Amino acid sequence: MSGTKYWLLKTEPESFSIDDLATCPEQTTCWDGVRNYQARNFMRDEMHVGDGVLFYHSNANPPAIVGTARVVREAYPDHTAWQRGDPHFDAKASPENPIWLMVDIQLEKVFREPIGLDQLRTAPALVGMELLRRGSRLSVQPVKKSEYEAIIKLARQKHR
DNA sequence: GCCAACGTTGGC
DNA sequence: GCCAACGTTGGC
Repeated sequence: MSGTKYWLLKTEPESFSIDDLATCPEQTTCWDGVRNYQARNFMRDEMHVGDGVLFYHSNANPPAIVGTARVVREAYPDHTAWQRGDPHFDAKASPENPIWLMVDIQLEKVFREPIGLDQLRTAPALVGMELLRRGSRLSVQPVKKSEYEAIIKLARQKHR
């Protein structure tokens, strides 16, 4: 599909891993808890059903891309923002003024072997990738089609 | 646990 | 609107 965009979503596997996603009903989950405006705006303005998602484990050993998913629902209010006691509670958010949004994603593929950060750094096709930029912290970041395809290719090679 | 990089907050 | 202080992220 032309117009398909590609994204990388970060998660700490201790809080939500790709294996957790695999056990969700329909292998689908809402991507709640994003509390960064730039990340939110990507979801709100540019993410569409069918977009490709690289699933990244941060604060992991090793940090790695561990699989792929698809966007199956476009941005809608993140209700956890006004749930008192939720780790991502935001007193300024409410059903009338949600502030924060989320999308739904569905698992596509769990890589048999994760592609670690160090391997990503050595791939010529990935030079300049946002994830590899020093100090990159965005939890929702755009990925070039060429980068996405290069990573799929790396995952396939690992299988041989 | 350290710390660099980055975002947010709030005084002025 | 500046910017210092503070909190968070995330690799190591």
